[in-house]
Amino acid sequence: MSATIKDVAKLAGVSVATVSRVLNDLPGYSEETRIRVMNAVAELRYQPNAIARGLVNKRTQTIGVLFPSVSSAFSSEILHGIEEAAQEQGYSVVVCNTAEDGKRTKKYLQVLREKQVDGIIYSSGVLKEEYHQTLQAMAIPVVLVATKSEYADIPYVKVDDHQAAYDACAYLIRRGHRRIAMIGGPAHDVIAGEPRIAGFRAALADHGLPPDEAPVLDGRFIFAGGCEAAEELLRQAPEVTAVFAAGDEMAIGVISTAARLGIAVPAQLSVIGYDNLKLAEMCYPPLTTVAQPLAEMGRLAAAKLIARIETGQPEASEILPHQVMERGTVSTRE
Amino acid sequence: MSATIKDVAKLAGVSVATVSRVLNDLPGYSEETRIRVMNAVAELRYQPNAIARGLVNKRTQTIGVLFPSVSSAFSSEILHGIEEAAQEQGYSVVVCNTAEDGKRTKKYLQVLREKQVDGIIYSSGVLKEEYHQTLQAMAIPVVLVATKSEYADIPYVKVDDHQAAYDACAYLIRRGHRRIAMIGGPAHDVIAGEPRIAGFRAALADHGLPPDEAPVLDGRFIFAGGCEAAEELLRQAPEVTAVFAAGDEMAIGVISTAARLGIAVPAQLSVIGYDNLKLAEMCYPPLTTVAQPLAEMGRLAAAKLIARIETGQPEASEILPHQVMERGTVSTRE
DNA sequence: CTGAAAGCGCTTACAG
DNA sequence: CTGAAAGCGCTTACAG
Repeated sequence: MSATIKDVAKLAGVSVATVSRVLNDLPGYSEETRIRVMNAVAELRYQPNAIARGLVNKRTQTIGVLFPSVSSAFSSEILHGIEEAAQEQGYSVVVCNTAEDGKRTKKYLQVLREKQVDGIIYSSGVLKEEYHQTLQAMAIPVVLVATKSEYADIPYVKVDDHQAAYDACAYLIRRGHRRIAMIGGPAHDVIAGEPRIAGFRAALADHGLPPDEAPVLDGRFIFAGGCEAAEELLRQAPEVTAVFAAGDEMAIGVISTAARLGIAVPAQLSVIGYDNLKLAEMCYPPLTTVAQPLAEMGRLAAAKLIARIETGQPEASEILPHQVMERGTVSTRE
Repeated sequence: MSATIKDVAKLAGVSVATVSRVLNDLPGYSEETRIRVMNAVAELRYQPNAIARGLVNKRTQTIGVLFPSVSSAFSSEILHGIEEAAQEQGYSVVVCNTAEDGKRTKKYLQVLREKQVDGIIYSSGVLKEEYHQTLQAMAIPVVLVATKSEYADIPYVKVDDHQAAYDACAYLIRRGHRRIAMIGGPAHDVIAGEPRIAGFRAALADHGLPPDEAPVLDGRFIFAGGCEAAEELLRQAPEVTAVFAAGDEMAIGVISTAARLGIAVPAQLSVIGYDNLKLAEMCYPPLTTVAQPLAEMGRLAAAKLIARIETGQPEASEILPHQVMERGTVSTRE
């Protein structure tokens, strides 16, 4: 078995209290004892037991992160940012894939509670009232990333979806496009669906284009959905010269579909995406898209959570800047 | 504060030992007490404290996973499989991004030890002697995924890299290609570099093609590297009709570069990748590639680790089948 | 069937 | 500057 604090105390000829003090940099021992203790630690290759420590401190130095899907490029970039910030601050992160399933989510929340995590990050998706209640019962800090909620006690970090969609559409208009379509998420999705559609329409209206005539299809935020929607769009509204796809995977779907149908991008059809996944630079032509700083969002969410854990002070929500990344899929029209 | 086992014992009018028994489904109490206890549990919304339990059981029901990069598509698919299997068996997974940095890796190993994880999965990359030693000192089960090692006590689950590369090359030959190049990883990479290059050359040789004349470039397994290598290749060996890129990101780089240079894929240049990331289906034409069952590898690695943890029996290594996925980037030559 | 008690490996008043 | 002791929330022989 591994050495315990008792073993080092015995070897150093001091009490465990003293060992604990030097290990935790607390005051109260002579330089000589410090050295004796450190020698014993080294000799026994002693490593503290974080579980025992956690039991008395009521702190585990670990946070839980809930994703609707861990394998998506979107989630992995956020996770990357979270992991980075957490590790810098000495926290571990346990990943939970809810698969957008209520039962799994509840199950995970329970596990996280039993494991006494110090805080939770909830990513992309609606924080249901039900979850909020159990979170409240757990009485631990929570922060939202790439989503938001009405609950005042839960800060979020995200981009302004309405404005980002507005800017994507305005960009297309500025480049001379007039017949613009959108492929977005489900209209009833209050986080990433509705606001982007509204932003898109607002941009149209502000530029004197009839917002209700523009086709808006649902691509479910996935590649296949983008392909299907593009196919339908191209059939029903061939006059469209540009499409705003509210997710890069869908945008790539549009590009693939156009290529398959012999429609040149951007010469015949312009496409602007949303997210700026690594994917966006890997297609040809490289995808013009409105960037969300995903890793940064993850980092900031983790930083806020940890600050909340350690200071107890409430943290403010934050809207991070988005940015249209001009690449190769939008052409200029006269 | 949350209720503890003492609270429920008091409310149920029994001892904590009895509460513990019913909670853990151990024998030794009447139906009546069981009900009294369960009622108290419900009334107090009692949740056991896994940290306290872990301290006495010496089991935390959590495993650590080390990745060289958490945000890569490759790692996320493996992670997805691991998370799934782990969650089914009641284990949590903490993710560690080593960033291929020795110091971070050592740091993480130490943290995982202090947090008393029950086992560790080490993904893709060489398990250095140094790591092996600290792992040995920790005395906990380890399994390797998408990599392997010489250490008999550490099982691995991966694909046969040599054979997979061989099959990719043989596929190209079968489709009529004779002037074939490879874009692989660093030749000194014993896991994913050298074996694939050797497999590629073996296939050439077995089919009567001079293996040493075929260009083999290093694309560092990344998109940019694939682009650079493709550019150099196309300049230096324009006679090449097909390239085997030993990683999908690199393959996509080849396709992008070809498109940029006006070289038609697959009409003028055929490309076969390696991995079968989700990416592979998202480009146009969709990428022909040799598939590794990444999620399955993750699942199996987790299953082996957990079996090892729970039974104490050693687990065998496993080579999973690969498969060439015929899609749209390889043409047939006469 | 049930409970008192020891113990898991730490931290932290408290007393000196 | 230092140690004895209590306690964190559980589990598990042991005794009855």
